[in-house]
Amino acid sequence: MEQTFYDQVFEVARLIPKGRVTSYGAIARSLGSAGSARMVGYAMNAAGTAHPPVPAHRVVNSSGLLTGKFHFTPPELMQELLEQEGITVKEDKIQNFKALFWDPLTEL
DNA sequence: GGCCTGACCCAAC
DNA sequence: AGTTGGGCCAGGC
Repeated sequence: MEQTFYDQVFEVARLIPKGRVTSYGAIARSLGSAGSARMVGYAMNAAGTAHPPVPAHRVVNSSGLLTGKFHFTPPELMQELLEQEGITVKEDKIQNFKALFWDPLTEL
């Protein structure tokens, strides 16, 4: 079972605790592929087709901005899911992002 | 087998 | 302090 970079990203994304968020770069670094943050986001592109489903809504950019919200269906779903977990989102930005930030390198 | 794309990040101006 | 540009890796056609 050679799990590709995508699968590794999915695993880490699934490990994100409820009510917490992480960044693409953090996941990329945790996988040892620092610098390929783009790949992480691209991998999330298949998150909707991944099994089990990946909580991509818990993954944002380093600024706490919901960059990929436009890729959700509907786009507002991402913010809705985050709010459901107790996360405050305003203007597509996670409030208190630093406190809610979950670093796979530190927490894992 | 080669070229293009992509939900990003960081450094420099 | 805000904006611009380049770099990075892997998948798809």
